[in-house]
Amino acid sequence: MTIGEVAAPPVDRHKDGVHAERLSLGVAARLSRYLQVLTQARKMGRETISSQELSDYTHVNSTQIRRDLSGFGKFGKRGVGYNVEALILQIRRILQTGGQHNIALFGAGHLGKAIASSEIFADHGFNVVAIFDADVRKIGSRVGGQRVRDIADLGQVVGEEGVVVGVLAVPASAAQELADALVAAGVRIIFNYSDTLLQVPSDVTVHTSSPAIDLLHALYFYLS
Amino acid sequence: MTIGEVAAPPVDRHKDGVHAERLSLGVAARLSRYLQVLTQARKMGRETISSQELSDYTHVNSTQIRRDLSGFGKFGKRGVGYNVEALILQIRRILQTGGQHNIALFGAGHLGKAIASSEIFADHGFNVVAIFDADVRKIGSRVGGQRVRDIADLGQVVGEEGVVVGVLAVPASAAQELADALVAAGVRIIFNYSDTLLQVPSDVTVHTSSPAIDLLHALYFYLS
DNA sequence: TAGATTGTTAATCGATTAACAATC
DNA sequence: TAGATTGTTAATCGATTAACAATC
Repeated sequence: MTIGEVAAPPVDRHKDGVHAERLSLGVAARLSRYLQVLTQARKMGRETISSQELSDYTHVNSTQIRRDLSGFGKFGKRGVGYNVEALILQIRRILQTGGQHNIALFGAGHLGKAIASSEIFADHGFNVVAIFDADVRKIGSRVGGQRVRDIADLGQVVGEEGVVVGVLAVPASAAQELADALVAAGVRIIFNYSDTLLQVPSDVTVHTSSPAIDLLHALYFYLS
Repeated sequence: MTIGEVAAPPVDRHKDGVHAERLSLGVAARLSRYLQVLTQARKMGRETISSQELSDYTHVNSTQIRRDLSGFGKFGKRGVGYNVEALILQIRRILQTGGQHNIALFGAGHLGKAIASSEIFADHGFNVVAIFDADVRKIGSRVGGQRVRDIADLGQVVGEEGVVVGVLAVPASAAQELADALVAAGVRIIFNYSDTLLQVPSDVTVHTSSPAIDLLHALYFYLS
């Protein structure tokens, strides 16, 4: 879905590495989507991929894909397609998210353990550098290579580790309090797995995960 | 992100309950999004909500929200806002997803347990009616009120329980095989938590969850 | 009444798409 | 060469938004 925002004027392609214009929300969302498929394709050993194949997996029109990419350079080879590895690097460069980013995880329950032990974040340059839990019995135990810490250490950890994202895998009742603590510690991106409406200042981005809503959406198109 | 599709012609508002036209992808996605916030607001005891508040939480322009809703009826009250409970029912009616839907869960690991024991699906009318795992040691154990079953029973369970959605919370190596089995059993919607590109017939919808990609997207707007 | 918020219009802007020349 | 696929144009269509009368 496009959520109304600033347009993307023609990008100056030869501005010695300086990012000239902010991408529109739509373009950034689609590029992220291509990145998802490309990362999976690379894992499966694919070397090239065509705009049509990307279209099959993302449901974005293939012309739109070629258009999005050609705005930043000529990355493809006619008759062949796009080099998977090279395109991943290009999109990461365009999104300026090529580096490593540190995240703090809250909640060492089933979901927290699932996140800590999976590669879903690591594959995209996100490192879980700290895991917190409110349950004193869990503090000190190990989850996915990390020692579970006391939430009282939050401010210190955020500063020392350079945490830019907080992931909330906690019950709804604990989410707002943690969000407040994260904001106070200077974190500006919160990924919320709990079923709560979080109140945060306007310069903080909250992304609330809603698999059930995604499912409802898919179901609508199935039923009609 | 809008992913190119059929448009939504003007809706005939007074066609005795019969759904006249299919919604556009954009409208359906936004309505699902409103539903997410409304469901959370209801949990928090809210009785009414304004289009501006919905806008704050969804980042959809408030005029767009009023426009989306007014296409189906006059649900709001000027000077007051929308009744939360009533609007949930209306959107569910519009999306034709007001009933209960049965889903089968694959994988009784951390993620599977997290899903089975949470209310994220139940809150939106999705019931986990079966949990499967390939590990024979887990079969027969109880997870979230369900007995873990053998994957060999898949076909039978889908038929008997009327499963319409399969949720894959399994390692990437097992995902494609299970997707094939689900398709063979007649399931047409697959929710994929694994990091795999699933090959399915064109009439099957696959939704692949990618929190890391969502995070990259959020990060882009934070960094620029 | 006064303030707030909806429902709706009209104008603009971006997304989408078909089509095709270029070229690998 | 023949087939495939990119890069790009031009036209259309839908999404977005400001503005404001209606009305609770």
